[in-house]
Amino acid sequence: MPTATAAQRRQRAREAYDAFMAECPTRQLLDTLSDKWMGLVLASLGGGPKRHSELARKIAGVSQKMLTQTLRTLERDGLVTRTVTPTVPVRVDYALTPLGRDLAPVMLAIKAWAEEHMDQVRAARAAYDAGRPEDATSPALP
Amino acid sequence: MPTATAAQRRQRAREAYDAFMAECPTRQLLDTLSDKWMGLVLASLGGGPKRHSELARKIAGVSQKMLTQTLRTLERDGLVTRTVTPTVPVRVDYALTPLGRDLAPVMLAIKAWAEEHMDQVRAARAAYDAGRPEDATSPALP
DNA sequence: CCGCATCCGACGCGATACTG
DNA sequence: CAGTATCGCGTCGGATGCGG
Repeated sequence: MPTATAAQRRQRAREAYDAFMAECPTRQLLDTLSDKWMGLVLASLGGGPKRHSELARKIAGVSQKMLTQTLRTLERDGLVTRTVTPTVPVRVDYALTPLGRDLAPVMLAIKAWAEEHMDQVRAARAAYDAGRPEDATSPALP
Repeated sequence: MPTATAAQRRQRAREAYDAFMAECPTRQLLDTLSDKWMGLVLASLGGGPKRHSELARKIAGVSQKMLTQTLRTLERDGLVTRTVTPTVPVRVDYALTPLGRDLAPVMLAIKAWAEEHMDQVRAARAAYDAGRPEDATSPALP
């Protein structure tokens, strides 16, 4: 396969799928990627392979169920590998596949953007809320 | 403001906030950005200002309620502007703010990634599902 | 130590109808 | 055309207990 094909494949792929269409498989994939923990898990694994418990510790607030669920989805989609080492207490490692390593930077970009622009967003929110204090919180106090 | 400040500000921001912490405001922002329709709305508005109905038409499958909700959140966070033209049938236009224009490419990158790698993901899913056909269909037992 | 299955409460979300 | 309000269902997501 000559190198010229790379650009062509990109082009073909972008034409074949359009996430704006409701039934397009891409929409489903996009939804999956947009899941609450996907970004953090991928960002975390971007720093190297991790064990289940390591991830749970690093990503504060995630329940064991959600973490497993997220990891299984990622595994199914070919973004991470799940390696079980049958020692006495079982050891399970998760690592990014090449596909996952390709995606991780993009997810990291969002995380980075959020961290960098948090101040501006908070300012915008404050301004917005100040403009309409009526419709915010009001009803039924204890 | 000298150029040296830009990099410093980035650095400071990334140190001040860490989305891995549960209570960090960044986590909340990240969740918001990961919402089902955020990416598509931002991607759509990246192509220029749009009316409410235009967005609804372009983004197949979104309900009017969700679209409004998403747009209001984006407005509150300072990512889009909402312009009301009080003609007889009211006209409302949405456009990206500078902040939104900064974020849009990142969201587009995810959408593009999904569209470009859909084939590989589908292949991975097929392979995964083929490996464990047992745990798929099972119930229907006495 | 890992993670799967179950139960169950809480919203998220869509459909509908009404105001400006 | 844009947006709000209400209702009902479906799903998500947390807690617990067991199996490997």
